[in-house]
Parts: sequence; C-alpha cells; structure tokens
Amino acid sequence: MRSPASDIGPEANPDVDPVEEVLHRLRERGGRITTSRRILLRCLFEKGPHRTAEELAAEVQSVAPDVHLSTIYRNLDELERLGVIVHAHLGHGPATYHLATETHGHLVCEMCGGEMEAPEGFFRDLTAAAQREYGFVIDPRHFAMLGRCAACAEAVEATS
Amino acid sequence: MRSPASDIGPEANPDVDPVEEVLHRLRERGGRITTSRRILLRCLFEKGPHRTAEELAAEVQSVAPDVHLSTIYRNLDELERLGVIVHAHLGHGPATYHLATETHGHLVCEMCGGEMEAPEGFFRDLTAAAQREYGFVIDPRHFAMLGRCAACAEAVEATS
DNA sequence: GTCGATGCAAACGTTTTGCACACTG
DNA sequence: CAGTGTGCAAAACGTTTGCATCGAC
Repeated sequence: MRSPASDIGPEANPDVDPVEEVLHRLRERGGRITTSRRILLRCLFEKGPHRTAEELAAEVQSVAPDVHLSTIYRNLDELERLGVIVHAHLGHGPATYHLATETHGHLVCEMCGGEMEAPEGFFRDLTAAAQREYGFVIDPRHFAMLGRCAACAEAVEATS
Repeated sequence: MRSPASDIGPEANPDVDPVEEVLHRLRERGGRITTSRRILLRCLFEKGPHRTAEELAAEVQSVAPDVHLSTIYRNLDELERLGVIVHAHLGHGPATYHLATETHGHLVCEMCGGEMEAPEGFFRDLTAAAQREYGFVIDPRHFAMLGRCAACAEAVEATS
C-alpha cells in the first residue's frame, strides 16, 4: 500500500514541482535555468485559458517587468521543441499556447469569436478515417474548427 | 425535350461566361466593371490549385503589370463578400483563395507542407456531431486539418 | 460629374532575427 | 571562462488603410 499522500494522483507529488522538472530537463539539454524561464513556466502551469504570447508576456512582466516579448517567443519555441507546450491557431489572430497535456481541440465561432473546447474523443472517427483512407495522421489539437456557435447560427437563421 | 447543347450541364452554357456573370452581379450592387476585376476573375475561374493573394497578383500582373497587390486584396474581399470565392488557411503561411463552388476540406502536412484535399463528405459525421452536441455549425472548408502525411508519418516512425 | 476603384506608400499586428551585453554553470 | 540567454532595435511577413487620382457610368 502506498502512502496516503501519493494517492491523489501521479502529478500531485508535492516533491516534484513540474516547473522545476522542466527546468531540469532544459539544463540536461545544455540549456540554462533563468528567471524568465521559471516565471514563464509558472504562468503556463498555473492558469487555465489558452494565452497568446503577448498575454503571457504581460503576466510575466507583472513579476519581472524587464522580460522582453522576444524572450517570451524564444522560450515558447524552446518549450515547444521540448514537448512541454503546444501552440494552436484559433481564428485569424495570434497563436495561443498551452500545456501539451491538454489534448482537446477547439471550435471557434467566426462571427462572435467565441471559443469552445471539444474533447479529444470528438475527433476520433475523423482521425481514424484519415488514417485509414489516406494514411494521414491528423493532429486535432493544432487547428481550430471554424464555424458558427449555437447562438450565432440561430441569429443567422432568424435573419434569413 | 431540351436542346442538345443544354444537356451537358447547367454550368456549361457557352452563352453565360461565369466571369461576365459575376461582373454583372457586381454592377447590380453598385460596383464598377474594371479591367483588373475581369482579369482576376479569369484567373480564379481558369486554373486549378488554390493560390495566395501574391500568386494571384503575379498571374494578373503577367497580363496587366500595373495592377497592385492591394487591389488584388480589395477585390478578393469584395468577391468573398459576394459569395463567389472563399479563403482558407492552410498551415502557417498566407491564406489561399478559391471558388466557393469547391467544397472540399484540406489536409496539410506540418512536416513537408504538402496539401491534400478531402471530400466534403469526409467531415459529415464530425459536423453532424458538433451540430447535435453543441449546436455548433462547422464550416469544414475554412480550416485545414494539420498533421502528418503518409510519407512523413512513416519517416517519423522509422526514426523512433 | 459623381462616386467607386486604383496605385502608391505607409501602417498594421504578429513573429523573427542580428547584435552587443549579461548571466549561468 | 565559455557559451547560452537576454534586451533592444530592426526587419520580416501578410494584410489593411489613407489619400490623391483615375476611370466607369
């Protein structure tokens, strides 16, 4: 029987701060542990919604005002190469970044700009069909599905 | 019984040049018929693959060298508002434009950049599920599905 | 002659890059 | 001390806009 503390899940071990774990992996690759990287990683692990590079920069800068937007971009690239985060394109604006462990897709309304998350399983049949028919391996996290949300679709029907 | 000439399909009537038909619709809306519009429309109706604004500009300029890229953008916007064309985002680069009558989706390989077309029916189940579960009306033409094409997916597996 | 369309240049928003300096290990 | 990361400025990229002029009707 395992200790009671470890029963709350594999990621809940208080001894392994995920931020520090990633920093260590960075160092093993020959990278350096810097303050901006630590702060950026905390932002990425802490909060909920997907954020753009600019939004992340603002959050980081509220703690360390001198961190430059280009540093954010460079570190986001690095973290993506490491497989810690991924970016997704939701509509026409800037890309958004989130943890690679979040495996949902996105539905984005092209009228109101609203975003919904769609669970991974939502795309299972489509990805299976693409695999089967074309050998194509779809990554349902990277793209947003554009269209009209329920409210906007209703509004359009009311007009016509 | 209809005349033999009309039997080859509703769009095949040689008396109605689709370019001129669109130009007329533009004029009915208060727009003007200009040379750049006519040439751009010919390009859009003539050739096969999806093209970016820059590629279309190059084609137009091979006939009328003074047509500016901004004119192309403005006319593409106008034609999209008219419902004649649509644009789609295939990966990270510039948008591509094609006739609204082409109703397929796109599979884009994020490794080699290759593009495949996926028939409209390919997305039927997904769009139906989105509609049913979320009331969300997906437009499967506007977005590309990113992933790995058969060749690149194989190459990745060979590495691992 | 009216008003919409165009050419040009300049701005835009997002992201990348070149360089000198600062800091980590 | 070596070499990576950073701040800054500037460029790159695709796209949009302001403005004077041109051209369709």
